[in-house]
Amino acid sequence: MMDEGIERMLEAIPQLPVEQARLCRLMLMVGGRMDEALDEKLKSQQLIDSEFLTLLILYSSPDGSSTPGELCEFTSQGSTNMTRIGNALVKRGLISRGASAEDRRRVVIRITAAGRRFVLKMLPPMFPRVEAMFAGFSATERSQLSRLLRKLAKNLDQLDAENAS
Amino acid sequence: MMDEGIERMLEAIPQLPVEQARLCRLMLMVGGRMDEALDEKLKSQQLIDSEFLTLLILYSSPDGSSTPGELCEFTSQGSTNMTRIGNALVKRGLISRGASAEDRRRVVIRITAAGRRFVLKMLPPMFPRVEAMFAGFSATERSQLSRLLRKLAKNLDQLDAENAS
DNA sequence: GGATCATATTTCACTGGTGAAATAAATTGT
DNA sequence: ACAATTTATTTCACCAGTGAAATATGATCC
Repeated sequence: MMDEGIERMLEAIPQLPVEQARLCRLMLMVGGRMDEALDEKLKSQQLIDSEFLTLLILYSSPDGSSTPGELCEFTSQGSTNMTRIGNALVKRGLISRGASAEDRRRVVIRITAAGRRFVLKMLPPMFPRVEAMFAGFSATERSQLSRLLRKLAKNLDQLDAENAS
Repeated sequence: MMDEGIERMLEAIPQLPVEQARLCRLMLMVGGRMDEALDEKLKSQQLIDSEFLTLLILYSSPDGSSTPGELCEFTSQGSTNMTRIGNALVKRGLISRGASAEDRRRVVIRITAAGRRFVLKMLPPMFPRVEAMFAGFSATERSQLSRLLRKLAKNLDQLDAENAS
């Protein structure tokens, strides 16, 4: 629908690697829209994605607990924000926070029973949408897409690594 | 690297359409990282993505001009934000703003020569990165990815349309 | 010519997130 | 036992973007 724009760019800038540029745009577009869709779903439950992600990580952690520091790593959030997320989730009774017994500098964050119930209630309504997204995709296509995305992710990792060094 | 988390979710919630959920996560992850990478590049030029996008649209418009209203549509930004973007780009001399001759309610925004030079200076440094992203992709793989992403985009369109109606 | 509609801007309060710096409290190293 | 380090929180100022409401101005309809 707005593919035309990029075509005109190509005329103006012949060095541009066309197909790759188009793929970038596609990835950014599709990724952005999925992100929006997720945000919207979460908004209806008064949650934001970083909070939900934190909750999911706790849910899927073996013992349902973690520490702010760990959660910062997993969610790639800053510690300032993690504290805020903790506050929000505690206020809603979805997690509990307390001092660790072994190392009392640490705060141990644990998902509550209500938190688990909440996750189990949240997820199923998301599935139909997820399935509709990939409607018409054969198993082969799904695994192709998965493979290509992983390949792309790997290249991005490499680029980041080079950048860092 | 953090695929384990989702595996544990699957044990807890057997109805979950595994492959699709994984694809979602992949898309969100890869899309997010590309977005970050773009933001970073732009940040080094003191630009934000909505400003850059606006500039690109102007660049690739046949006569290099548009109106705030149109740009709102194309960039899916609100009018408030579009005004702000205009202010920023005018201040940097990349666009000009003036009243339209035909309809004087309209403001006509036009990319300046400096704006065009800026775009032409900005884009080339992005190409190597773009090419590195798709390193190791054969032409077949690129067109496969493109096809699958378009298919996905189409499904998303349909979902949005159903939602709206 | 006056009501209505369209376009753009301004103001304002808000959201989600960032990043630095200061502080508090506990652990570790020696 | 004291310094250095680790962990978490608080405070603060900021950024990009949202959305509503009010305003200004010009166009259109009849």
